[in-house]
Amino acid sequence: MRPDEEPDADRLVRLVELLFFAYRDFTSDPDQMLSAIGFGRAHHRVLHFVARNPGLCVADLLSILTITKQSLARVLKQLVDEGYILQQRNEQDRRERLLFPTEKGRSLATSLARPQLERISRALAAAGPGGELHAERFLFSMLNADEQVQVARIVRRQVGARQGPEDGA
Amino acid sequence: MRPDEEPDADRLVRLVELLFFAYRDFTSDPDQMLSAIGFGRAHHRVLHFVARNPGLCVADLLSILTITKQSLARVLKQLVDEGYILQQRNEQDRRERLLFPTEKGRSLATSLARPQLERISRALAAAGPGGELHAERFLFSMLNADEQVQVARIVRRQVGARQGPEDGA
DNA sequence: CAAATAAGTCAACATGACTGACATAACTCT
DNA sequence: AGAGTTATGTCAGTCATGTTGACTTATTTG
Repeated sequence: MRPDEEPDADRLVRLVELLFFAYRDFTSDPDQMLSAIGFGRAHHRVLHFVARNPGLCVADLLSILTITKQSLARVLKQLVDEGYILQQRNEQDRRERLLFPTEKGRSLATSLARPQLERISRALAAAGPGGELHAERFLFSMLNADEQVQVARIVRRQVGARQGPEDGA
Repeated sequence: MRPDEEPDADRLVRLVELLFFAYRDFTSDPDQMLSAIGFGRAHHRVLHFVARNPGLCVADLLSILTITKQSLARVLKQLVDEGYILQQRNEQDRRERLLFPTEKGRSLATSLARPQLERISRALAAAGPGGELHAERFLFSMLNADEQVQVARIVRRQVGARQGPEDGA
């Protein structure tokens, strides 16, 4: 009975530590690729969410990342200047600048994602059958309760994705 | 058959994003407490591993955290100066300085850990029966293969814990 | 037209990582 | 005993990424 069931204190501490080490390794591959092109982890985050949600506006991005306008501006400007992201006025509300990945941006986003997806795929396989659901529910339930609804929206059907230029449009 | 079994691309991307949001929230409670006393996340890490492994030496700590001596020195000095950590020469090898948490240090470590342990405990409960093992294996398998052995050692029976002063000793 | 909103900008600052060089003490080996 | 290695600490400088608060401009909305 109950071979390893109840989450004792030891297990919880172990999970705290594993989460630290796991997250560190999880970010290590893209970090290396990024530094080779003079970017950092912040660029990755911005590019990822723009690639996942083509046509979101700056305010949406700020609310996803929960960083300040200034922090975003620094990296966003570089991504735009170097041709990874395209800004386009929203004609319905010309105050908004909608963000789209260029082909170059999509390609970088894909490259950065690959090792992370592979790592997670490996980890799920190692977790064993049924691990996918447990891992997903575990991570989701780690969120602050008052953020779960918003994150659920972001994570499944991506935020207010509008129509936009298919690059050269 | 196979209701949600195979890790499709969507699920993997979802897990990438969940890991980002989960880790951010996971660190948010201690971060807040720390900033109230003028410390940062780096202090937390050092204090945590010292409290978990009383009597480890600086080199051990560096290899656990994989940061540079300089980065460690900065926060370690503060933790020592403010009475959270005690340094004690190893009499078997007087080059080494063994690190011990003081009562004050243990107390802070406990306070910082509480919200994280609670969060993980909640998340395990939400993951459902059997989730503990899956979560643990999932996180462990996220590690770089060549680090798994070392981390396993760190996470279960804590590194070379030597005998040491029980505070005022 | 006034007020609110979206975005961008400036200046200044804090944290925590990095590098490379160097000093000191203590241990180890021949 | 002396040479080389190891453990620690320190100096000086850099970088990435976060913060604050104030302000401008363009645009939409009431």
